[in-house]
Amino acid sequence: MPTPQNPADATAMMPVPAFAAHDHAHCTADALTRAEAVTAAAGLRLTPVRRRVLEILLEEHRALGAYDVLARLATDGFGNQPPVAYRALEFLVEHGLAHRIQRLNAFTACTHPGEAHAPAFLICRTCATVAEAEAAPARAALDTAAAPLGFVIERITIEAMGLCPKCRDASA
Amino acid sequence: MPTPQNPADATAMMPVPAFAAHDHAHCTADALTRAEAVTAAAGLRLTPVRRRVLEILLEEHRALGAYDVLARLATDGFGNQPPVAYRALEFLVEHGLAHRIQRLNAFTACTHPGEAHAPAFLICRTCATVAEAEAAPARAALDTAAAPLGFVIERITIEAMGLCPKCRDASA
DNA sequence: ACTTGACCTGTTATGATATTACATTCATAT
DNA sequence: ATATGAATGTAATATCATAACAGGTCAAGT
Repeated sequence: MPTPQNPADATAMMPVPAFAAHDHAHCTADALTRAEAVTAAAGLRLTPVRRRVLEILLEEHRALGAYDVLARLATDGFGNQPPVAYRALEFLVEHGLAHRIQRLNAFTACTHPGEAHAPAFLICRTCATVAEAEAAPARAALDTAAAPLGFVIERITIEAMGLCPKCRDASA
Repeated sequence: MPTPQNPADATAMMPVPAFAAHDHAHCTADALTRAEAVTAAAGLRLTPVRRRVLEILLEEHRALGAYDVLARLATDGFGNQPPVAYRALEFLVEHGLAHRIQRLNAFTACTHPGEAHAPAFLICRTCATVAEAEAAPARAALDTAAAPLGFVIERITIEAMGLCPKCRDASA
């Protein structure tokens, strides 16, 4: 198992902690750059709607409902019927640029697109911030539990509700 | 950590494998008996609607949507408006007699109510059967991932999509 | 027996989330 | 320039979920 030892690797491998203070403008710009790279490499089209939806999701480390996204799109002059938002979101999710949060029926931008990753989500119940954590160890534990039952796991959804450090401090 | 070594404990602790052939009538009756015990012990009322909803969920090891349950209730002479189903389902979930499957917006009967358990769900993408697996190890792995971020996990949702043994064999 | 109060059920109405189907436009390669 | 497939726009509808209120039931205390 690779354990990042130098800062550069750490930046690449760790979930950029959504809870920690960080240069969010850089965080956003970086995600967009990566998204462009990913789509270009795969011969996909990051069209204006899709790009705009990604930008909207990137504004905050929170999950937005499809209709929230749609409302934003409409004010930007894009179509304002649900499929406009759902299709763009579906595209982003399908290509690893965004994730769907099942518990919230909402979507959040991927914080490190282009890297193979099995994300688990940490959702603050107070401020609704969503962070990605590495799910591989949990996945392994699940595989161990599923194997004796003869079940073959293909995809997992792991979502944890709780308190982020900021909200925990605030409530203490 | 308790590791069941004799058959009785195994019956109590293991997820009754929903995928395996089993005496389903007994499985159902047992779950109802346990439900009665759990509610009685807590001073709760397992009313006719609630009991009937549990029976409906117990008929198969699949998840049913609230409106599916509602339709069944209506033919049994209960009210046929959504809150009737949602309230009963909420009661069952709240007291550990049923679980909500987020990915499916649906509900399934708990296969071992009354035992403290953190369930992970194994959902067959072909036959829609839902089994419970033990989530504690995965939970531990997640806690390990969340701790350095300062996030305190309160509740987790773990749902795995894949192929149950029967459907895997059928497709092979 | 009557009252009270808590809880449960039924119903109306509405809100929130998501998809189907089809028409139109756009990008691109020939 | 134009045929092609992909993407977008729009209308209509399906699906999932809750708020608000009106009665009904039941047990405890009087």
